[in-house]
Amino acid sequence: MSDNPVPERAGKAVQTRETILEAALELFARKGYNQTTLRDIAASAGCSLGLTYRYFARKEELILELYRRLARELNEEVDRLPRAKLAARFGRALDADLKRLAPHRAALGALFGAGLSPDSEVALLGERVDDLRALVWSVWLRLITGSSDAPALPEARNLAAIFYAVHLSLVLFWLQDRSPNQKKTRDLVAFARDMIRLLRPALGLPPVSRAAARLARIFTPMFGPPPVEKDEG
Amino acid sequence: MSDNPVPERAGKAVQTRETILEAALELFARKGYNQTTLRDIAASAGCSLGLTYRYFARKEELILELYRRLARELNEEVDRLPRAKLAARFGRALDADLKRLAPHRAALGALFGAGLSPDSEVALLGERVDDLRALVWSVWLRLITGSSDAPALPEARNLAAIFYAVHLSLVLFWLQDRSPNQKKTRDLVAFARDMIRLLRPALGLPPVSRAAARLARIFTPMFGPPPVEKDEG
DNA sequence: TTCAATAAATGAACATGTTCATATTTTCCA
DNA sequence: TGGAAAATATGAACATGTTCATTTATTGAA
Repeated sequence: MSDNPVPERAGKAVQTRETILEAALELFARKGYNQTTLRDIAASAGCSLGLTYRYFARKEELILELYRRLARELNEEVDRLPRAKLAARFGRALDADLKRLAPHRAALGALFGAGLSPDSEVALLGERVDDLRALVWSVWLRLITGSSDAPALPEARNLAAIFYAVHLSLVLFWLQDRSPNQKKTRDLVAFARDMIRLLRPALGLPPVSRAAARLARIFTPMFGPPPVEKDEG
Repeated sequence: MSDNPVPERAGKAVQTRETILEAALELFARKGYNQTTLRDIAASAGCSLGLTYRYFARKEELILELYRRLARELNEEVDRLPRAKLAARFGRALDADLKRLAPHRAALGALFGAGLSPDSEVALLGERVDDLRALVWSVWLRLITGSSDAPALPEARNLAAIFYAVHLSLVLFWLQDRSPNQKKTRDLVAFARDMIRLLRPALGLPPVSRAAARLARIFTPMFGPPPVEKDEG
């Protein structure tokens, strides 16, 4: 997904890259994102300043990698979620996700911030991160289809796009939430969970289902499914 | 709202400040935010680099001022909105707002980006901009109360906080929207408008009204009404 | 083994946001 | 009017993200 040299099998490069990334993420967590300079990172990784740019075209790419990891963790966690009602699974997934995100608030703020500009190279919804978007979408789809009251697949796919958007909104809210212990965000998650519980039966009604489809169509491909493969390789 | 010297009545300072701001906004609009350096601004304003920092503590404060202006324009526009159904007024206001924002996408992206970090000095939802938040909230309140099918005041106040959040969400979506002519965003506005139309009657039902109140409580003070005055000065 | 091509790594130089010590101008009181 | 205090203004210096010409290490073929 990047034009940086991420060689398939070379040993040296991939290891250096890893070293730099580890150093960066450790420093971000310990000193904060803005307080960590690239010179710090290079020093901590035991390499030169210039080398970091061989592997990460910009500072934000380092947090993009953090986001990748967090997304993968969410992915695994959703798979571990017990079979239960949709609303319960949603609430559980989000509570756990926010807990995991907590130490990285500043870093994620920087990432989301950088990604907000439409032309950003690290836009979380841009083409650059197609793979990531596909992963996250599939997470929400599995959260839905794995629930005991899962709707039929077409509706589930629509819901997945909507959940994706809701999740992102909640994270944005969380980033701004200055209430003690981020209680507001937890309240908001509970609210969303309760709304899902309340509205789940209504998904059977054509008007509701149609509204969901309309919304999902708007959200695609932004929060949509992975693009269809052109070739089978 | 700022500790910058913005003297009440001095002539020189306020005029210099204005000159710098005008130069900056003109350059932002013409060359883009990131392409405009503070040295450009100083040169265009005919002053020294250092002086810009006397009036604007950081580059983002210049766009914060742009945001202020846009908010005031939205404010005036809502007052000009013909009396009509709530949903129609909402759709009109947002269409117009997005049209006005269009030339400033990059600048607003930078502002929202910078404002995303929880500890940012220009957080759009932070204490720094209490006045602005109060203004925006009152805009949505008046949009609601001025409609031909306005709900009662308590419900209207709750709705105002929700509209505030919806508006911000739409702007964030718009910032990311890469569809031609930002059609997706316009579709989303239409969707929101239709949902308001559909749900307006349901606001009378206690469960719906209660859900709105619960949501508004979570959103306050983030998207809430102006803080109550302690003293009458 | 040798050597040329490629990969990996370096650090100086640069661009730009930001700070700061200093200078200039204005104000206003004795 | 003189002059000190405050307001306004300056530009050099700094911090840090980023680029780039150059150097060093590795690889692979002759």
